[in-house]
Parts: sequence; structure tokens; C-alpha cells
Amino acid sequence: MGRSPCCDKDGLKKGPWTQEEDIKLLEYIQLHGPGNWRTLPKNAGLQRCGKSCRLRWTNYLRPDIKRGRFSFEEEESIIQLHSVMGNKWSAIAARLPGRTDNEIKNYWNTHIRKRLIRNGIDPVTHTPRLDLLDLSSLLNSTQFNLSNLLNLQTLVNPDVLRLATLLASSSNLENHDQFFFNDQMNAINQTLNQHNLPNCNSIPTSLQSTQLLSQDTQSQYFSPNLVNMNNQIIEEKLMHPCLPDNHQVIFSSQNDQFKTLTSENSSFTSSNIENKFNPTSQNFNMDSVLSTPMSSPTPINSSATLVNSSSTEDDRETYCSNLFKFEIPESFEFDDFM
DNA sequence: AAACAGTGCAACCGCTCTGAC
DNA sequence: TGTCAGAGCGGTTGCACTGTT
Repeated sequence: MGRSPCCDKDGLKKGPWTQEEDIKLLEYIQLHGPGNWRTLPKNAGLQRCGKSCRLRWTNYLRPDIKRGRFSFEEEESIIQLHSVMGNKWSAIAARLPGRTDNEIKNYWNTHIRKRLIRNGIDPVTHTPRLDLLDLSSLLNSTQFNLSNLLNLQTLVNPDVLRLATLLASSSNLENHDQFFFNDQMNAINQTLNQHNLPNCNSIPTSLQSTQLLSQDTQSQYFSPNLVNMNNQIIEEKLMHPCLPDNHQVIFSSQNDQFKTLTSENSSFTSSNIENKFNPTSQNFNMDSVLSTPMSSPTPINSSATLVNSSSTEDDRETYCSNLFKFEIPESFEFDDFM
């Protein structure tokens, strides 16, 4: 059973490639182009398996390969894409110019996966492991009674999420933090599911609540063009079980696309109503929601550490850990919030 | 300083899948 | 329909480097 090997392995070299071998392979491919890997080694004068040549080319010698450390943006993209695609490394690599599937896979296994685990996030499901979450400290706080909260099923969805939203927005989360915040939102929904509560996916909508956004802020988010474009884009109140009456959503009636808060370089559209409020949807982009400047009606401290693309491994670790530590100030009245 | 353990990464292996013929 | 080459994937190996004892 099984197919014959791609080439006769006897006498073929294995292990690290030498500079001479690289030059031979490069020169041959420059003349004839990549492909026909079975005959390539012989024609190029290489004592290598065709597959080895192909891997050497695709993973190292290709001119568009980007070497060096992954930037934070790349890392963030990998996590985001992995949450959607799983271990489809080539598909992920196709969206990261200059990076190979093997490189991404290695980086995932040696860095990202470990970091997610350390920070209580399941690297497979991308949902925080609630048993490890510091959110438990919040739930166990003297001002927070989970059982009381769970009895208020009509309020729990939008308001718990509003609380999380407030915490996040007041933390001035930047792009890096927002991605992990997205995972936390999933965890909250997971908690609701565990208690047989309706899963509320109204996070983007909650962020647009008129309770949270001043008129000025709203006009800042939604350009006049968006609103007045021949009445093709309208403001509409969607019927959603999680939404209080004053929650509003803006979407285009022309192409049935949801228009949400846009940051300077990202916007979120969705092709149908169902996806509009589903943060786990492939089309959902938490960045576009959370990266928008927002007023913070309840100043709450956060220990989230801002990290830029040149941050160190320790920095990333710090912000990952701190992201799960919502610090509730003494002055914060949970009863008032509820 | 030496031995050892841990880590990161390039490369490989064995297998499956896909598309062309 | 079967065969084959190429592509892709998960897992593993080997080695260099670094940190710890």
C-alpha cells in the first residue's frame, strides 16, 4: 500500500542545505522556473530529493520570503486567522505576505500556542479557559453576586456585556489588546451558554448604544455620507432580544451590509443580518469596533499594557496576562451599573 | 567552567488530498 | 477510472543557542 517515494532515496543528501546547493537550485529555477520537482534535482545537479528541493525553495529561497521575527501585527493576524481557519497553515500563509506555512506553523507551536495556554486561552477553540480566568476574581468580588445576576435573565445579556464593554473601552485597549478581548467576549457568551442563558451576540451593537455614545461621538463615527447617501443607507432599530429599546444599528439597505464603527484602517461589513451580531462569525472584526475612540462614562483602571510592534516577548506576555485582570475601582458601584 | 536542560527553528517524514492526464 | 505529480498537513528530528545548576 502507499505510493512509491518521490525519488530514490539512496545516495541522496539530507539535512541542512549548503550555500552551493542553494545557488544551484536558485540558478536552475531562475532559468527554468519552479516545478517539475521530480526531475529538477538531476537536471540541476543536486543530490537531493525533489520534495526537499521544493521545500527548500518554498520555505527559504523564494525571493518574496520575509525573514526575521514576526511583528505583532503578523502575530495578531495569525491568531485571528487561526481562530477562523484552524490549522490551515497554507491558507493563513497566503494572507501573510512573505511568510510560509511551515514558518507560521513553527511559530504557532513554539510561541503563540504556548502564550495562549499560559494566558488561559484554549489555542484550539480560542476561548478562554474560565477555570483559569482572573474574571473569577471579579465574579467573586463582594460587590458582585453571580447568583443574583443569573436571576436577572432579562438583563444579563446586554448588561453583562455592557460591563465588559465599559471595562474594555475604559481601558483604552489598543489593537493588540482588542484581539484578546474578543476571546474574552467569547468566554462570557460561553458562560451564558453554560447557564442556559440566551447567547447574546450584541457586542457591536452595545458599543453603539446611545447610552454609551454621545451625539458628538456618534456623528464622529458615522460620516454624513454614510447616512445621507441617497437614503440608501439608513438608520434602523433592529429587533433583537438582547437589545434595550435605545440600541441602534446602522446598515445599508442597498446591499444589506452592516456598517459599524470604523477605525482608520479597518471597517466591518457583513452580508446578512445573522452575522451582524455574531462575534464568532468569520466576518466579525472586533478590531473595527473596539479600536474606535469612545467616551468612557465610568473611568475604570486597567492594568493593560500597551504594546507596539517592536515590543519584547515579555511585554506581550505582560499585556496578555493583564488583559484578563479587570480592576474594579473602589468607587465603582455595581448596583448602579445594573 | 562544565554539564545539563530547555528552547527555537530549519528540515524532514509519512501521509492525504487534489487536479491533470 | 486509475495513475501520477504536486501541494499541503501534522508530527518529528537534529542542531545550535541560551539559561541554569
